[in-house]
Order: sequence, then structure tokens, then C-alpha cells
Amino acid sequence: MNNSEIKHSLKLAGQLMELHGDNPFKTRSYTSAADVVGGLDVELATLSEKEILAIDGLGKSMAANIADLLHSGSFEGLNQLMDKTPVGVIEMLGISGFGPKKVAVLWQEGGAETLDDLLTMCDQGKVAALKGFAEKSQETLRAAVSFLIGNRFRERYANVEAVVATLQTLIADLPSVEQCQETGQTRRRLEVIDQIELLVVAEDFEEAREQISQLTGLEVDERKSSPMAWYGKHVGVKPPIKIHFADSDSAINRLIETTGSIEHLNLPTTDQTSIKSALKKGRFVSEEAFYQSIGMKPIVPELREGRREGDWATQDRLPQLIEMSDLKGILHNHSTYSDGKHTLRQMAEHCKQLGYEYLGISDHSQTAVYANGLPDFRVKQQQEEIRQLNEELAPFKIFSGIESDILTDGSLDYSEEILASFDFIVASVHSGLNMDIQKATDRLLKAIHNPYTTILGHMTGRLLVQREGYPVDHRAIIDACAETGVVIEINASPYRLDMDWRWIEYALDKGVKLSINPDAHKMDGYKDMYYGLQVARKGGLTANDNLNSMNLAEITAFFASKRNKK
DNA sequence: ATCGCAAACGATCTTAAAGGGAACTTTAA
Repeated sequence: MNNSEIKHSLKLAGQLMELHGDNPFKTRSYTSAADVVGGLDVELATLSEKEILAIDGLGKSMAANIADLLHSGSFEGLNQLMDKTPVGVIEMLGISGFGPKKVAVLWQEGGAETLDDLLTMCDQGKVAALKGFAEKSQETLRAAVSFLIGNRFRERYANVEAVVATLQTLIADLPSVEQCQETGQTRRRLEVIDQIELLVVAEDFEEAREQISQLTGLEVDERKSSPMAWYGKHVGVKPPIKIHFADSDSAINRLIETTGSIEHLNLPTTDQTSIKSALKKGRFVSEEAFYQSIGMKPIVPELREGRREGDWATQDRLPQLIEMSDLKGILHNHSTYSDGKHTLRQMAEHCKQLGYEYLGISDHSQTAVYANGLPDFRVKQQQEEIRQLNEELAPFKIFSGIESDILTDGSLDYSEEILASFDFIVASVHSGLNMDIQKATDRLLKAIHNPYTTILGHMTGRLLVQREGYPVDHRAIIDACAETGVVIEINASPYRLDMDWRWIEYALDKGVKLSINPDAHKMDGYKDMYYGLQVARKGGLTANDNLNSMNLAEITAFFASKRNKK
């Protein structure tokens, strides 16, 4: 078990204790132990019991729980709590906006044991009748529960990536299988996956199907499976799996057919038919050969969504999509000054080691007390440390920034004097997320028009599969960024991937720059830029339109010119 | 349950918004 799994178990134990009305101080000790574990930069599995006991916030009981977790994947206290809580009620703890206390009422007073029970109770008006609930809460609950139910079989891309790779290898190694290739949504790098698809090349489909069904972890769904397709699922993986079969002659045709979205396959071709019907006219030896046969330049899988790629490919105007090697520096990162796991020095040295030219540090601002946000004097301390590190690490450069909360009224979180002391400012909303579209848009517009704002951070506050973002008028916001020269972040955390890639096209039309930012809270977090890059490519982003593709000299000039416009 | 001060025990404290219900509880960043 790794730290993040241990953290998850301790947090769950804390939530369940609160649900069952345990001593609040005992409850809190579990929650805070979970936080402590989350903040460690060394794996608990590598520590002795004595070393674990020496960690502040982890005492005798917690050390024993951790030992049990490492040994058996659970601990007695957690097992007991799980035993007396229905699975559906545990699922309710994930409802955004409703915590353990409210869930306890819904379960014990209202009798709900599943998410579906809750919807029924909302329909019957029974939720509004419960103590501590009323009309408004009932509707908020209905929306949050519907969202969770709608996402029951959907998963973030990053969480299925490894399973897809493992399955691919396992299946390719089966004696009856010639080749196994990723296709469908994951091949297109969609941010949320509701079906995993693979294409198997084999002579004898029947035999291949049977061997696949034998693989550990896979469960076949006999009813849905057919001679041409295996349907089923993998233990612990939410989206269902569909495996297509093809002989080697038709493999490329099947790959193209299963990779593109329906909208892509329906795109018109110059002969008045569609991609889909063109595929039926022959067997192709490569994807490139197929697209050329219909007068199109080859289209990479990420772009096959049925948007503008058909026209681009026909007119030879496909964008030169951004690549990892186009990223020259890393912006929007946290350190131990606020809620990051690693020190400023560690973050900088690691960034430099990876070959980047610069790092933009933007810890949380003072209002974010829960994240140890920086008051004025700590901003100054950090800037002094940055100055010293810059001397030492030159020519590598750390830019001093801040992730300033956009307060409820749309203003930033410091005085003019402090705001003016930063090289760049990421402005993001972190609190008061419950807004209508008018209020949210006005709040963001005011922040965009603040002359100190350099980058607009995670635009909608969404958490994929967990929580809907607040609604915003994307056009109005992008237009304002065009007017003010504010850069829009593509937050690369696989939980967010916000702004949504579907709006990149509009932003590029308006001449707005984007920035692929990892929002890293630890050194390892830099890797998330990969996920941001995938969705950026889906949106047609090129290196030219991406802020952190600038080299050090260019971005230094960019920050300076933005500051001089004030 | 943990910590700190002290030797068995007491204190444990982010804060603001929101909703429900008329002073407070719950939630979430």
C-alpha cells in the first residue's frame, strides 16, 4: 500500500466515524492523520514503526493502523465501521456539498441506503421534510446525486491509462492473438472515459475470445458479447470494456472505425459521402493511406472528434500540434510555503534537472487559510529565497508568482503594493463555488480586468466525475481575455483539465494564449503536464499559442510587458 | 486519538458562506 491509499483509508475511517457520531476529537485525529500522511514526502512502507511514531500527528493507534494497512490492506477499526455501513451509504459520502452529518440524517432518519433511494426520496418530497433539509437542499441534493449516478461508470483518463496498457500486453501475449491495440475513447485521449476499447487481430476469434475471458481480473458479459466483440469488465475498473476482433486484412479498417467518434465517422468527404462509407470501399494498409485515399492529410487520433478536423485535413491546414518537447518551463506550482509537499529548493532543482529553463512558483494567497496561504511577510520571505536560489541556479530561473484567490467580489487577495511585487499572478476561484452563471461570470470578468492578473486558473472549478464546475459564459470570458491579454490556463491535473479543451478553438480564434500548467503540489506533479498536453492537442493547440512554450528570454519579456501595461 | 506537560490528565479552535429556521449547524476551500 502506498501513502495515497493509506491516506484514503484513514480519511474514510474519519468520515465513517463522523457518520456514526463518534467522538469528534477522535474523528478529527483520523482526518488530520490522513492529511499528515498526504503531506509526507517519504513512503510509509519504507519506515520503521519507531520512525512512524516520531511523525507529528501519528500516535500509537495510528501507527498500528498503518502497520495493518501495509500488511493486509485494512485495519480492524475500519473493518468494523464498514461492516455497519451499507455500501450505498459509503457511496453517499462522495456527494458534493453534503458531508457525513447530512448523510447520517438521510440514512438513519430518511431510510435511504443507495443513491437511487435518494433520487426517489427527492421526487416524493421526503428529503425536504427531514430535519436540516428543505426545498433548496432537496434540489441541490438531487443535482449532486444525479451527477454521481451519471458518472457511475465513467472514470478519469489517468485512472484507466495503466489498465489499458496492462490489458494490451496481456492480451497480445495470448497464443491465439496476433496483435492488440488500444482504440476508442482512450486512444482519442478523452478526459473522461465511459468505455474502454481494444482491437484484437486474430485468425480464430472464438479461441481468442475464450482465452481473453480466462484472464484474471476480467469478467465476460456473455449476454452482450457476440462473435465480433467481447464485452465485459475488469475488477475495480468503472468503465465497461469492449474488445473488437478483426483479421489482419481488415485490421486497419476496424481500427479507424473504432477510433473516431460517431461525429468524426460521419464527417463528409469530397465525393459527397462520409468517412464511414469511404471505409467500406476497400481494405487499407495504414491509417495514412486511408485518409490520403479520401483526399485528406492524416488525422491524429486525438483530433478525431468530428469538429473542424475534416476541413483542416482536406485543405492541408492541420495544426502542428504541441508536443512535450515544446514545453520550456513549468508555471503554477506550489511549495511547502503553502500546501505543497516539497520545498522551493526541491521544486526548483527537480525542474531544472528535468531540463526546463524556468519554474513559476505560485503558492496559495492569504485568504486560503486552510492551504496555509501566504500573508504579506511570508510573500517577502519567499521572494528573498527565490532571489538567492536564482543566483545559485542560474541560468535557470524561478519566477515569483502567487495563485491569488479571486474573492467573492472578484478582487484579488493582496494590496496593490504586494500584487506589484510578483512576476506573474494566477487568479483562481477556490471558495464560494455555489454561483449562478451571471455571478460567476461577473466575478471572473472582474478578475480578468484586474491589471495584475496574468493567467486565469482552472476556469470552472470542476472536478471530473466528482463535481460539476460552476457555470460560466465561456465566450464572454474568452473575449475579455482577448481584450486584456490574460492567458487562460489548461490546468493539467487529471482531476480538472480545466478550461475544457472544447473551448480552445474559440480561444485561439480570438488570439488568446493558453498555458499548460500542472498545479503541482509535489515534484512528481510535474508529470501531470502530460495529461494537459493530451487535451490541449485535442483542442488543436500549437506551441506558438502556448505560454510555457516560450523560452526564458521570451517569457521574461512577456511578463515584463504585461506588467508595464498597468 | 494525539500532544504536551508532567507523571494521569486536560485541551484539542480556519473560516466564511449557505441554508434553515429563528440562533446555529454543516460544509468545503
